Amino acid sequence: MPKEDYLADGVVVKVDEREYQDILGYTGKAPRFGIAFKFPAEQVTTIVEEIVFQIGRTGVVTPVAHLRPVLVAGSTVSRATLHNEDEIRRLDVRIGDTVILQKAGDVIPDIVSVVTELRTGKEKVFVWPARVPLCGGDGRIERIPGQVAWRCVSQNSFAQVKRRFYHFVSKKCFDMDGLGPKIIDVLLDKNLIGSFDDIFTLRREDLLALPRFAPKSVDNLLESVEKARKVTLPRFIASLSISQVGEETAYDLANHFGSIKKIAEAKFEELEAISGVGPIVAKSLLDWFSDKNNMALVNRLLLHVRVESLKKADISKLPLAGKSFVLTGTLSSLSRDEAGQKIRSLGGDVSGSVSKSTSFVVAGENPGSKLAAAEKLGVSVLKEGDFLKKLKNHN
DNA sequence: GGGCCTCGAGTTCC
DNA sequence: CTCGAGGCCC
Repeated sequence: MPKEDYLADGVVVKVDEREYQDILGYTGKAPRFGIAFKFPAEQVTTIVEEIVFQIGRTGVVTPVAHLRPVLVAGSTVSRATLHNEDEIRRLDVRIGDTVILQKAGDVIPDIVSVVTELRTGKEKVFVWPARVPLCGGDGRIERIPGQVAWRCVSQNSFAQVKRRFYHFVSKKCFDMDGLGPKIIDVLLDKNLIGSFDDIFTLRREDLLALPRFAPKSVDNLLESVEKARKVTLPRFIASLSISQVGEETAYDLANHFGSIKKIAEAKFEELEAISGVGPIVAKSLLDWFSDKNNMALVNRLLLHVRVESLKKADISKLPLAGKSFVLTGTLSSLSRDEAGQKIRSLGGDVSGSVSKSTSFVVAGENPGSKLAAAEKLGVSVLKEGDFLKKLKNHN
């Protein structure tokens, strides 16, 4: 057995002969000629030293456990998300507790349970706070109606503005190379940016005055900004951090309306009629565009960028129209992003999680729990080969 | 040549 | 979430 097989997270047993494989064929979900045995994820114990909060660009606060660093599945882990209030209660995790830790899908740290036998009595019960200072203002937080998540009452705290800037320049939005979180922090701190459009009027001499900004760094940054002046409509929409509107919805809106102006003028009924947009997303859009400050921002941005007009494709005529795909595991011939783009270019949708409305789950090597979810819900599973064939058939 | 930063790789959970 | 690679500053 080659070495890699010992290091893998499981063993696949297969019927070797193609001929027999063809005879055995496939069930609706999986091949009949092979079966995968997964090694259980490696588990270790460590200690919860602190529980802190992170704040996202929409103002949602997420508790994160700071752990005594521990080696698990090939890397040292010192933080793990606790997701939300319910999860903390379910685990009954306290500061000082010893916990069992694993990496979900061998990547994401996941606290499985608390080893209550090891409690000394000195552990501190974690009380869900009424205020999170990070949120700015008075720091009050509130539960989002109908969800487990909490968010800042104030929707414009510094922490959120920061996160929205990170998002604005990120790969899936304006894609400004070399402009990461640390530099955004500095630019905000020095008041060189306060609103998204300020990025497009940054001046060479101001940048040169910043610490660790020599001419080369300044040129690189300004060049990234120049390149970003040309942007596609879906990216432009996604960059605005409108609640409920991410990459996928931005794409649907762009396709349907063709311009930012039309989206801004759309009525509730028109928005809601779009597949993928329901009453909650429609309301979120209306709220956002009816805010004068937001419209002013859009107009200022339009002075600096050219939004590439999108050819309005009639999605309903494309071969994968109405089909939704979920990717799991590693594909050998293309990355997840590439796979997603291909699916979209044929009119399909890509989603992150499996539901009964999912048409296909594409399973690469080492698929995760999404494969199990697919089997449970009776969703068709495509192996990489089947998936590629499907794409090819429609090209 | 050390140190800081970004990026890209892998991908799940809620 | 962490890692390693690579660019740049000092």
